[in-house]
Amino acid sequence: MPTTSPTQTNGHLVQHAIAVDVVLFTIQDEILKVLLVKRQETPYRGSWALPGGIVSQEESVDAAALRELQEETNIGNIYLEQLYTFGEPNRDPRGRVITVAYYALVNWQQFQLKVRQRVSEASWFPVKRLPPLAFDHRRIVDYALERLRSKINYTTVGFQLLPRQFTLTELQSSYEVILGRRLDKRNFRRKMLQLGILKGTREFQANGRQRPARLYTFTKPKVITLQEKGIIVPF
Amino acid sequence: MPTTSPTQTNGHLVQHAIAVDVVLFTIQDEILKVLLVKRQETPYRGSWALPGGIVSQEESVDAAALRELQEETNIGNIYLEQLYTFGEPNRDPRGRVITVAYYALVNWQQFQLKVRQRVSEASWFPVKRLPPLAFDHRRIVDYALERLRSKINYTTVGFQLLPRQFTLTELQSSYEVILGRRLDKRNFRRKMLQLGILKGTREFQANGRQRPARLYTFTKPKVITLQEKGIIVPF
DNA sequence: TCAAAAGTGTTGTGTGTACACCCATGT
DNA sequence: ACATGGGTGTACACACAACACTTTTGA
Repeated sequence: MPTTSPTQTNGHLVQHAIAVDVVLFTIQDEILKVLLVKRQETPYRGSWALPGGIVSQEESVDAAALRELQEETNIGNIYLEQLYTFGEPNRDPRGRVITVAYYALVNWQQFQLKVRQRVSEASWFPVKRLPPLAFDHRRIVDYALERLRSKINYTTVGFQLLPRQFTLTELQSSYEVILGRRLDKRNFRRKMLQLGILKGTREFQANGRQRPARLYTFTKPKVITLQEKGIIVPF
Repeated sequence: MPTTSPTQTNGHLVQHAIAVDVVLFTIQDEILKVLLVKRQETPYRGSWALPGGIVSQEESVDAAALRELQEETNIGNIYLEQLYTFGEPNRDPRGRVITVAYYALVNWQQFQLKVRQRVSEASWFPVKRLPPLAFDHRRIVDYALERLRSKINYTTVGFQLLPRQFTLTELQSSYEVILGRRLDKRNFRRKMLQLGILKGTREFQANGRQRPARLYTFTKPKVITLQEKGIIVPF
């Protein structure tokens, strides 16, 4: 910390606690779920809350979010995007805490839950059936879901919820689960394939006693924004 | 301030200075401009910077942005939207300052510049010809412009740059200035009128020696998001 | 042979886009 | 009368949306 106070207003040093909170989404059994942790400390002791914590002195806010996320999961390289900053003075009964909210997407298969020592419990909840949440976390989840639903229409964030190889049916299912409505199979497939971002492999997935489905991979290294005629799901 | 420290990590109280910075846009003479102030204090003394300041103890972050904005202008009720939070540890050479950036839109006609005492100078600059800016403010302006260009496509934010009554040519011009490209007059007018958010008045604006243009008003009380087929300017 | 999901085309409708001329006014 | 910007309609291409049947496999 610098010896001279970095910022002043009316001669008073004004500083705030900054937190990050992460809305981590996954899809399990065709249900969109959010990771919550049970609080061990007051306030809201025993309530479910978003994983998160305080931004330390030397790290960037993004780095803090990434650190919190990796303390809850074992996976590196998770898609993480800043959502909004909530700065109402009374959102935390302990005093002023400004929180920078993020959302993140992880695919269930590669996810490994790592129980943290300072967190008694962590568990996935369907977004449609959340328990009462601490602070204003319910509002943050709602906002994250709105953002996710919006961005799935014109970017490839949705692919973050799938494993490296996936069938078109799985892909469509992930879109349906996020958007909360059914999509037409033929239209969806045609649109996806003509975007030129999928590559069909020579492998198939045998799911039971029906015809095996071709596996595809995503050809782009990361999440991209689709321009011009590249909107995935029309409004 | 509570007597117990609101937040702790590893036993250390961790607090940060929080600033707000506002990218205030207007359109003057068919040029998109941004309000900048000349810094009176170190660091970057004498450089141009975004209007902004420190969030005080009791106000919300949004309220701080609104306050800064109203210190620079005389207008209440300005459209203001949170943009992004920049939290790199070294973005301010004085020490750690996290900034929550906003953008705002004001129409030039009703704007009155109020010279602040603590700011020596404030001036409008075309976004295409900005001077060197303090801190990472150039990046913030770029981000704000990107957001504005994006949101003009599916919301009615663009109307905030116009007076209460305006001609369709003025409306089209504001879109062209923001998007940086010409639009087809007939297509633009048809699309705007069929959205059902404009009401033609019986007044006309005589602009010189040509046919007077009909004045329109915006029928919605505030900025709205257009859904379904309501995209203003197609991608 | 049956059940279950994979996979595949066509058609109608609506929207985006390109494009050129007359109108109303002031000088 | 002329210069200036205001105001209007049509035709084509393409994307979206709706819709049903055949294929492949395991049981």
